[in-house]
Amino acid sequence: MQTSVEPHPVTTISSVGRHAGEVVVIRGWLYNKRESGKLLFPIFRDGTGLIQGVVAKNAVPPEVFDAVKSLTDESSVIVTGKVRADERAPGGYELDVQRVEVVQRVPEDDPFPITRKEHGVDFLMEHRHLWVRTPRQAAILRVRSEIEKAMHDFFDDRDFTRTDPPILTPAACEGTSTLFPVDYFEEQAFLTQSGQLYIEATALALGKVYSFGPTFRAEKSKTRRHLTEFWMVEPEVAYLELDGLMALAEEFVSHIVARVLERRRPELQIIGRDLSKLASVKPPFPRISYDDAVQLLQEGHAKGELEAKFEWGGDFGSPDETYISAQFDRPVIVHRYPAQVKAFYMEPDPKRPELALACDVLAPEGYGEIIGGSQRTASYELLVQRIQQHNLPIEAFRWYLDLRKYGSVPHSGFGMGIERAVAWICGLDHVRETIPFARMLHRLYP
RNA sequence: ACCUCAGUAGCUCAAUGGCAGAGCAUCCGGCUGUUAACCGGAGGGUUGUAGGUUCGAGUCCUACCUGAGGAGCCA
Repeated sequence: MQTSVEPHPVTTISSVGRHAGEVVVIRGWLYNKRESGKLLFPIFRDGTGLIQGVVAKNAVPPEVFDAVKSLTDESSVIVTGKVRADERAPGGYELDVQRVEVVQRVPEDDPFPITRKEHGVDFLMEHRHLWVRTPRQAAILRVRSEIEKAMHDFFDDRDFTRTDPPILTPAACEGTSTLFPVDYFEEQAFLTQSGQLYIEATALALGKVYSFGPTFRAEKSKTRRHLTEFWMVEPEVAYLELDGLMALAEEFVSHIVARVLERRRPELQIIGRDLSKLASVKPPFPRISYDDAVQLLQEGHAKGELEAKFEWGGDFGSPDETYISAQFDRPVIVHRYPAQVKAFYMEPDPKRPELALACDVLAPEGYGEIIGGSQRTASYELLVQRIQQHNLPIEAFRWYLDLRKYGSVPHSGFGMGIERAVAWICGLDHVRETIPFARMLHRLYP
């Protein structure tokens, strides 16, 4: 918004340190206020941080004192004041307020609903559009943004091309998850649950590609790890085999964690993250086969640390993943799963055809699977056979089969749900705080 | 669909089957260094809904509604 010409420089709270001793203008909101007789302590926020203002009754005109005294929380204000270094201030600086222009005043009979006291989850989610203004939520969203930037830089530095797959799709990609149906000009369409099949096509065109976009799962999951709409980053690389894929995943995760530690330490501190847990996230990650993992789980059961006895052949449940990851101080890669529990497009292990060349990355501290990937079936005949075994409509996969007919090569890729990565890196107990507006089984508003 | 838990003031919660309460928030008053400030006062209630038991139900019983956590599925 363009306002009247200001005689003093407009700055942000995060950079007031460069203006110590100067009079500056800050455009923001009243975060909170304390008062002690003829002294007022308004705390302002502007999206970059918080700063406490000081207003002494005998130091300013009465209308300025009265304006601040009657200011309501979250009213928008343009504040003019002198920056003063002060050891008592959490940020190191205070603002001696000289002038306040109220842009919009929050009515006192309908105050800002979110206070500095505790609130319940449902209330906060119902007011998510206002909750994002609080320091902790803002810090989480900055970490998310940094993670997204780090991941784009990672792929860009390695000559990947970002190719965006469609969100509206004609049929199930894997035929397992429940999809959201959409009416597409009187034809049945679905919201994508993965861009993988499409980026296999662009990988065979461009060599190294990745996609980043929203994906949708209509499963009625009710856990701290699930959203119905979430964002997934998926690399796909021609001529890459399983070992190379695991190395890529390990470098990728390490790069992201290192970047957040390098650039978003203040945010992690606001969130209260234990940084020592992130410092150990460096290559190499332990790699264990599915067989080894099963043995670990059976030992865990024998020691009484796991309730159910795990039998070879099944997929890991949530308690199993937690137990496996708890054995290590960094993410662990589990590879070569039984083909029967994995998707139809995964390449069989040539040494043991009952296994799929798949790998999952399990995050530490019980955050579970953050990455799932595999080498893809390169053979036309085998892929046809697998599609039939899974009772999928072969006609819908005609274009996908073409990729095996015209210059098929070994290729691999993985997908990482970024909300789970953000939850892990920030140490949150639920993915709903990692995205501005979470979509869940019982949450479509706001 | 399954298991567990919850629903009382704007918010967070208390109340042995016997007068509906506190803290915070809001408003009024006090305090010249407050850090989720403090002190005094005021307003604020269809106890999720519908039945039932009882002299009497926020409390006990039944059904339903809404939400949370888990399991399953997955990223």
